[in-house]
Amino acid sequence: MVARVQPSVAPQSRPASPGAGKPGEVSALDEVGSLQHETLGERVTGELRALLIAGRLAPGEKLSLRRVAEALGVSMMPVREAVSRLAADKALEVLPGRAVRVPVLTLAQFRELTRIRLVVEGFAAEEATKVITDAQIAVVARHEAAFLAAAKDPPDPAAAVGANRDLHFALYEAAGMPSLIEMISRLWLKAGPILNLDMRHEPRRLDGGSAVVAHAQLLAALRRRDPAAARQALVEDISAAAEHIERTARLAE
Amino acid sequence: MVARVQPSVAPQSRPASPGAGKPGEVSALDEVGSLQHETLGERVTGELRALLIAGRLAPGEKLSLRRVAEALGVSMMPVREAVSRLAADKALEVLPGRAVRVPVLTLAQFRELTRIRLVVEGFAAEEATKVITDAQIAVVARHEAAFLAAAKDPPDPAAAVGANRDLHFALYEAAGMPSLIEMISRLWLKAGPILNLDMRHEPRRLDGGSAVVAHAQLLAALRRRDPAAARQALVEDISAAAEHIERTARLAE
DNA sequence: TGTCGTGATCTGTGATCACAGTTAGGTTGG
DNA sequence: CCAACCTAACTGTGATCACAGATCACGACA
Repeated sequence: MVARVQPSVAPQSRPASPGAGKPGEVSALDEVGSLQHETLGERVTGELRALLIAGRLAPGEKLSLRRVAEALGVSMMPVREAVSRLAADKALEVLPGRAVRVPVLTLAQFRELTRIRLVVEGFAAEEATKVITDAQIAVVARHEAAFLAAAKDPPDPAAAVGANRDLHFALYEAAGMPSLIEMISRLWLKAGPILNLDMRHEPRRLDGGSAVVAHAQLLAALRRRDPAAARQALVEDISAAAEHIERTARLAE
Repeated sequence: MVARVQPSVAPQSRPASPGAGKPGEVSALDEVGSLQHETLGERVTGELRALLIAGRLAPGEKLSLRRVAEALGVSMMPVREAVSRLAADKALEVLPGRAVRVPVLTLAQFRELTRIRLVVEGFAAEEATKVITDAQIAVVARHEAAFLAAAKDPPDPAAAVGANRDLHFALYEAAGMPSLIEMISRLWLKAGPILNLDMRHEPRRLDGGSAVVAHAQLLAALRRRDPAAARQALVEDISAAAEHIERTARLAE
């Protein structure tokens, strides 16, 4: 079903009290970023988040706390916490007396989500372009190359989905606004299942599609340090993908 | 400490199936809109959310699961779920081995939050102005009147905070975008403790302050159906409040 | 053959217990 | 009188048990 919970990569080292070394001296203890307390529940949350964004959990798919717990090799408790968090973000929903499942978006909900993404991610792209460094542009370019490679014959949907995500977030992170990243992550969490499930099922869209063009325009705008153009490229990327979804994907109601 | 969890609005037990009506007839059962399952954890979440937005929990204040549970008259379990959700939204934070507390924003974090609010709430105001009805404008006006009344001598900080919140959300809800409301709520959840704790401590800011002017301009723009002006009025409202906070409130680092 | 009732099974929710880690307070030793 | 230690209380986390409600499949009745 799902991958077993791994030790995972350290998401963030706790600043923590640097072991009281003698004043003035730089102890080696200050270097070790005091092992983070990453709780089990957080790890499960991260696991489920990744699966949702990658579109590996289809809309409407039902989850069982006990099944997930067993699949991940943990007790039911951490899974409850993870599902509780994701349900608060409406990335999952718990039916009254039934089970917990991946939400099925209505057309109206999907359109609203897209409009919000245009505003928020457009803003992020604009701000990022103002302050992005050459090194960061290189990272974005690297992800674009990976995306292109994954889109060619033979197409590798999973890799393309990952590269696309990395490309976008590499750009957004350049803006240096953590809360904004967090907000965009939530949007992707909600849109991920449809967007990427589709991309997974129709890898053909990748090659020669609008995404490739939009990404190229985005990179060009970045290199010119043209915020408005970067925003425009991103808007086209999101819009084109959304239009395709509206035509092909099955949306509720 | 906090208000006890009340039975809330009657979750109303099913009105005892009034004998299945004959087929073909429109049964009274079709009328009852399947009663919501409001769980205990959700109620606690709502309680804490209200406390946070109202600024009744100060930044840095520590909470104890057991204490909150006892104060609300429930077991520790629902509180864990509520804290877990709010922590996922970063409306609360759990220190590694210590306790859970209301986050203390740094100046940089507060500024980022404000910038995001300008974008998101500005967008909401603009969209709302395009589709708002006269009745909805009247509701906004009513909340503005309540705000004015609460700001006058003698000032009633708690009422003013509530009226200000109701005014803003009445506007945003007119946009008819549920996910956007949810997003703005999260922003208020994070900014609420500083914003409203301040307003509570300095009620003088209310009277003759910039908020009154901004609200008047907002209402005028709504009546003219002028989206750009509405956005501008809101931007000034948020900016003025933020500037005041930056000058007076104690922010970390 | 179609429909309703019924029991087994599985669901999420809540409570209780156990535990490692930290904090705070009081006491002891200098 | 001050600092360091040490113990007792409290913290969140995780596991396990109990329970009401819903689903589903099978069987009885019309």
